[in-house]
Amino acid sequence: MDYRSTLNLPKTDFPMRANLSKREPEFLKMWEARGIYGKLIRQAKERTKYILHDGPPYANGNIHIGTALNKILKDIIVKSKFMAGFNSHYVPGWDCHGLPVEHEVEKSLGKKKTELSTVDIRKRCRDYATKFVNIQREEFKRLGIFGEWENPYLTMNFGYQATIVREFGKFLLNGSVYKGKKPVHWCPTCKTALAEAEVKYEDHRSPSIYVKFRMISKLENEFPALKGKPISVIIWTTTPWTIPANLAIALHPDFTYLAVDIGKEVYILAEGLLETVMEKFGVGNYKVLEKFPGKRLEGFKTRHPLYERESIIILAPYVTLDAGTGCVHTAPGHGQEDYETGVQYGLEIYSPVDDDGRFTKDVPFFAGQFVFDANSAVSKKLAEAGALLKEEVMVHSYPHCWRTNDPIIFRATEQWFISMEKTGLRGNALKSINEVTWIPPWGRDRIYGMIENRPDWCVSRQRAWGIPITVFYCSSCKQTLATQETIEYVAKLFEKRGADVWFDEETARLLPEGTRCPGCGGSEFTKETDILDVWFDSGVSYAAVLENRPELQFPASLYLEGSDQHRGWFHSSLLTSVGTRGHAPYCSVLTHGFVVDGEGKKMSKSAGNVIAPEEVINKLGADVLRLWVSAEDYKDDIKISDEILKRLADSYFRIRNTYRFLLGNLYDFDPEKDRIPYPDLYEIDRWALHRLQKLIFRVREAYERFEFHIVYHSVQNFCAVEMSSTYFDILKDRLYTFSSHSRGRRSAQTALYEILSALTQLMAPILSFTAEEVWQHLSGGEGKAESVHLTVFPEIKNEYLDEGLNERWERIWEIRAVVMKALEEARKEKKIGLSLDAQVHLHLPEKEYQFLKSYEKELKSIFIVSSVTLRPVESREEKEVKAEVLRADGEKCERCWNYDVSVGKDPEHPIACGRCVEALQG
RNA sequence: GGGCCUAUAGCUCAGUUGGUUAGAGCGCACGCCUGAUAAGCGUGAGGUCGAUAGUUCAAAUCUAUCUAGGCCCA
Repeated sequence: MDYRSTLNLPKTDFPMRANLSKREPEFLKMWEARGIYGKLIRQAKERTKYILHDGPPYANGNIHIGTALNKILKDIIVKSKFMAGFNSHYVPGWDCHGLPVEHEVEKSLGKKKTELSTVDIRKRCRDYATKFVNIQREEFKRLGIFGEWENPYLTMNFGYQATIVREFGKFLLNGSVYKGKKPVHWCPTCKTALAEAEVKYEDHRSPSIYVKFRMISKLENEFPALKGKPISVIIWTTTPWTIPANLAIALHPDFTYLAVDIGKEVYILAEGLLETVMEKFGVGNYKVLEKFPGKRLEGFKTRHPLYERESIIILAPYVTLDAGTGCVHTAPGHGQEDYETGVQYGLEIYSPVDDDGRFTKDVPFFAGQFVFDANSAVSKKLAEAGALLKEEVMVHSYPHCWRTNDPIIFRATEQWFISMEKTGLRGNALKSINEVTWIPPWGRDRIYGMIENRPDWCVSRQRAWGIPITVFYCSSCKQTLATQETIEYVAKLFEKRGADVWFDEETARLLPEGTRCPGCGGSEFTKETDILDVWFDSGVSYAAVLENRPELQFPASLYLEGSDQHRGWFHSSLLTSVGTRGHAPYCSVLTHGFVVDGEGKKMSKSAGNVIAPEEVINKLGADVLRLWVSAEDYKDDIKISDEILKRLADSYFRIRNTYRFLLGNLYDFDPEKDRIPYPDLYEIDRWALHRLQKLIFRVREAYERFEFHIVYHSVQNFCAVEMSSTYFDILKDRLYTFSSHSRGRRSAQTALYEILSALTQLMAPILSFTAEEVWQHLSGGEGKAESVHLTVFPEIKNEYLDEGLNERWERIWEIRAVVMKALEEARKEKKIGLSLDAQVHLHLPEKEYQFLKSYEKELKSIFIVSSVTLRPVESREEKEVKAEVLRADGEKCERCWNYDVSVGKDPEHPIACGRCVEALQG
């Protein structure tokens, strides 16, 4: 007789091979067709809200692995919060304005650009951004991300644009916005400001000059040794044309400076550069008169070498000893660092250069000259004044215009700023930082330090693709006009027609009729053409999205982005929210690290170590990518490599096979009819349920703490150790050989059903596709949810917890390990192959003997051998459990493969054991 | 150059307030099974805890320096 067919072997059409790249899109279609996300939010409508507010990715290019990581992390949180019983409605967004899009559009236009109006360019920018929003949306959906994809937020939506105007309006009205000067990269050929991204660095020949600034302040009181001779501070620069704008000389506070007597006069310079400089000057005979740290000279005054003006000595930390003299020529209108120290010391941001790069007419000697041509004139004039000590030529890296390739200059221009101090923004922001939960905790220190030290926020840009700074200027008295009425009028216009109207319409039509200048009563106005920094756009997303959509909530429960956003979105959102609402827009901020390669190095095209999400999805599936996200501790940098992905794929298959085994053994189990009440379950099944409760506890807690790698490791361990190699292995005999409806089999199935449904739900936020696939295969009555994502996590059932039982089984597992070792020995000696070939004699100390006695009947199934006999050890000295392995007695039952003396007793089934005969009849 | 952060087996992670021989899973090696079968089971080998110096009776854990790497500034 073919006994195989009389067994209850696993049966399922849940495939072993996942073929995720093909199967996942089918689930996406299913979710979409059945409107699963819509059902989810409807179902959760009345629940407590947990709102993760999406930081908008930039609408340019395809998503990369870092974007995928970020969105998957968000999705795991959103799904796990829904399953934990919250309403976690997720509205994704995109950042659409800004230079990168404008760049791409300009590139594609080429020379045609100059023929187009601002509005035309903006229209093309909008089309370009729309295209990439659509591309990225599909890419995100393919990852299995749930959210309101049909109605995301875009910073270029008319409503959003109006919000930007209103929010910036609040700053305009509260007195924190001012206009000031700031140096920007400026291309004299294009007559335009350039952003950092529009600048390329190339080698350039520049003059290199050493200039002396005669000391005016008397040094004798401080340094008696310096009495008598004229003293000069020596500076070095490669941009002689900025000498006319010199207002200060910067020294490092802690470097040692020297006063050096070279004969008729005394030079001041840094100790570390003395020899180099003296050699350059050809001075062989010199004497150091004084030594002092830079900070002792702070506030001393020198005379400008060309003009009747002072140049003050200031301190700056960026002074280096790499080149020059350690005394840095400072022109606050012509350099970034110069500007910052200039602001700090209250110096004028002096920049007497016009749009064409020519000196303005108030500059003696050089008025009207192009700055680069003026280099030699300046040197000549310095030489005439006796201030030029040395002139050379040097080749160095210098900024050039990306378009014309011409060298560019730093030039101070009028810009708009939000003050950090005028309304106490800095102090309030610092206070608000302490009210937020930062995960990990050092995020707080990081943003705190930045807010503490940052300069005022320069919010203006001289570009086309963005939101205009909606202020007006009175044509007659030049006064700035921005009132509640004008701001709201413009906001309403934007709401209806978009921000393009600002560039499309005449100024008069952007103002309420009859608007008068409050200063002079004038009725003619011009409009500002600068646009806002895009960080302001995304920085008010809470206002445009959270406050505008009633299904959401302000402040957000959570912001979640890469750690670079401490300077980016977390930062700008904090400032706008604190400035207008007095507190942070988020309760918690979670940051993740950056994706790096297997060696921990950053990914770059040039290094050739880039892994694209698309590749992973096509090769292994989105679920493997999601599993990767969950497995790594994202607080640190996150590694990815082919090996890591291979390991993850292996790990995925182990989990998948666990699901498959469970499904295969539940094909004939109807939980509503066949479930065995808990007290009647076999003890080992109750052990399994106890372990399951522990897993549920650990996993739910890990989700709550956003520690997804704990989820991954816990589930992985549970599947591999507690289930597959222990519980399932033991269960097979009962599941396969007992009659299908027997109490023993139903008891096992009762536990397996609980395990399967819990395991499916616990992994659903991570393995969103696979969990759904399992769920669709799971039997269940009317009450079964349409999708696993519509369910909530299993609760811990206290009645399933039994610590005493667990402890007993821990002892059994220890003894089982001893038996396994003995079996392995016997296997090596070729005594047995299958463990069922063996019988085991256990030699036990008294305590163990008494304990195992009560499990005597079950032990053979627990050890998966044909029989177990228990023997107390003879000597009391013996404390160890010993297992002796012998060939099993009796014949092998062809049905259950156990050896038993009953085989052959039944004439109808001469090669089956008594237990199997019963099962066959039963 | 500055701020913040990271470094534990081939891979991913644990490692409480410093306290025996540093753990887990995967992978690997060897073996078993062929009734989860492109599966399953068993046994085993892998680590100077990035390096150095210190504090201590005792350091993966505390301190300093260095090295490698990441993010943000300059």
